[in-house]
Amino acid sequence: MRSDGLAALSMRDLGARVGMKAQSLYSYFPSKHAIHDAMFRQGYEEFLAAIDTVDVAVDVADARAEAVRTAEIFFDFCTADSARYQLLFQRSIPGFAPSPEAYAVAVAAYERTVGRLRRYGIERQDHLDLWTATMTGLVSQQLANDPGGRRWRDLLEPAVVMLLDHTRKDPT
Amino acid sequence: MRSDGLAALSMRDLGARVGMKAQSLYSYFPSKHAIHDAMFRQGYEEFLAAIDTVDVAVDVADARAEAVRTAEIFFDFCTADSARYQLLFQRSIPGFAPSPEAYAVAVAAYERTVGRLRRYGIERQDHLDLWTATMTGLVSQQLANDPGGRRWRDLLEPAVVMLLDHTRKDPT
DNA sequence: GTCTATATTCTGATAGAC
DNA sequence: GTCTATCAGAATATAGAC
Repeated sequence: MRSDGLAALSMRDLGARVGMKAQSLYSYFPSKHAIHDAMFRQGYEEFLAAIDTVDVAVDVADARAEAVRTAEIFFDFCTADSARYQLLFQRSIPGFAPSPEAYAVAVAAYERTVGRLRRYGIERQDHLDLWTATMTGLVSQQLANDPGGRRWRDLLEPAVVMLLDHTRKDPT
Repeated sequence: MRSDGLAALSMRDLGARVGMKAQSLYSYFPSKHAIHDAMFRQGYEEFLAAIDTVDVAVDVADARAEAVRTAEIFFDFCTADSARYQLLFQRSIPGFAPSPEAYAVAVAAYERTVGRLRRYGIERQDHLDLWTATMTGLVSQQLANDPGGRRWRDLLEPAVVMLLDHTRKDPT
């Protein structure tokens, strides 16, 4: 999927990759949808693990540096695997809807992110929405126009500073 | 395509929509790829037309209001047709590459956009990149999480103000 | 210019032998 | 748990009648 996109992988291709016939995969998953669902869940579990690698700064004055680090973790997580990014954040498999089980992991990941942004003073819904829009925008521009490069990745720090300035300037 | 996504439309479906058998379409286009290419080109022509609906403010002091209007035009153009948005700005048809002819229209559209942003003081490449990333981020969040709604659309004005502030504060 | 008929290849999925 | 054999239907595309 990483090379050819989300929808490009057939059961036959997948079977060949893991050294099996396609039919044998049905001993592990009842349908292709179930495989997508497992990938969705696993992706969000990986996301939770990635978020937790941010060293939490004890000093509040370091909030800005920590915010940049949080943004970098998110950006690198997304650009490291564009198929995973599409699956988790762009809902781009036609007809795919995660199971309640898998969706619960996604909700947990969102709440973990919100909790982290709150530490940087980003609490209001509109500020959260502007943060996520900016971050996903940087990621998708990077993936679409400079895959493997750093053109938008280098804009992360100015973007975070800009967002924090905006949040501070625009209180409740 | 608007209802089911870019990759979902087959030649059979398309033929049925226009009251033909799929095979008859080959009298008009030599392949499905050629149809995608025509749509790509037409989409960028529509984009050029949309950009030109922005009333150009004579007074430079109105740059901010005009910038907001430019952003709104872009946002509304994208969210009005998510399939077109994917085709033009997310290159999401696997294996599709526009012909040189169609690509030239896309380049013209990009240059028109850059020319407009220059009027608002956005000239440096990094400032342009941050603008486009923020705008496409707002659009894709709107499409993915609140289709048909206004949750991210209402963030356009604060986002433009934030971007212009950042640009002014960060000169060459 | 549109049709029928068809070629070819691919898809997800099932049945049943071993 | 993996295989062969197979199904039923989808896909893009071509040939040729009218």
